[in-house]
Amino acid sequence: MQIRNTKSKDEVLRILSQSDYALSHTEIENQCAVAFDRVTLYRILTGFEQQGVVHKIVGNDGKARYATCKNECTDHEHHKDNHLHFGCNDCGKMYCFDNKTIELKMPKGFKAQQFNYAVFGTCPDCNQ
Amino acid sequence: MQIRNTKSKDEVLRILSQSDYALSHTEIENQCAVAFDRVTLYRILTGFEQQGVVHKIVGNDGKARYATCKNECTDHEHHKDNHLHFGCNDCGKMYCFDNKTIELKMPKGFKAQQFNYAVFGTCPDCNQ
DNA sequence: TTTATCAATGCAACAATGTTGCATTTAAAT
DNA sequence: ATTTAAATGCAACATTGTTGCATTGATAAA
Repeated sequence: MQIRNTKSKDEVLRILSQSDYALSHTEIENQCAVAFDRVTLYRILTGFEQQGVVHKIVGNDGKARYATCKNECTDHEHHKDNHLHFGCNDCGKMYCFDNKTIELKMPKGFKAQQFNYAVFGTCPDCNQ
Repeated sequence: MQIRNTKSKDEVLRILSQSDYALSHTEIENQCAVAFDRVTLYRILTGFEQQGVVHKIVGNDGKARYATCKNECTDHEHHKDNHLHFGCNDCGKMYCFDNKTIELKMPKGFKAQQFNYAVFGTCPDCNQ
């Protein structure tokens, strides 16, 4: 399967790479200069995730958020996004702590493929 | 607000405490001997979570799962469920690794309240 | 035991999130 | 310019979770 460049994808990537925190579908839609279908965004993000361009983090609210991968992926090891995230219960922002990686040995027989490390609470902006 | 004992709650607690992994709403409903409304289950689980009886863990699929709290909560510190979870991408089971707790200092200004630590991959049963 | 209180439940209606199928458009190779 | 199939738009749907309100029922008090 080949990959083609489109305006939609460029726009989504621009928004994600310019953001300093992970964005939900809705947040991305609201920032889009170009208009395109909701389903398209789902497919673009799923594609980016599989290519290792972005990583997904799911919050306590069950909603997915996406951020560009700072730790670049190799061809053999994709989506290894094992750093900590922080979701603010007040403003809803999801922060990436790229330098706080979590390395854990899985118990015998468990093979790790994706990581979803998140802590929730209040962020500095919302602590008064 | 006082808390009353009901058949529904007894049943949910029985199912959760007899399970060796975290259960989704649907999984709980399917195991229920007593029938009750879907909304009631949501309210029961939310209540249990606030009381520190169960903890919630959200997977990559955005769906909530619940398990009884092994590490008992104090009156002052509830819901401190900072252990690792493992979700199997094949069978969908969400395991609690109660002994694998993750202790991390939050960056200055961030106040942690809830934890959602999960790794996804394949479990021993599904590795052939 | 009877009565009063309000937590718990049932039901209807709704919102948000995410998915699938299929026809059409369009990027990019030939 | 032509061809191919990736990407998109649209409709329809499934699932998950929430809210309001009337009713039921657990528990304390009379």
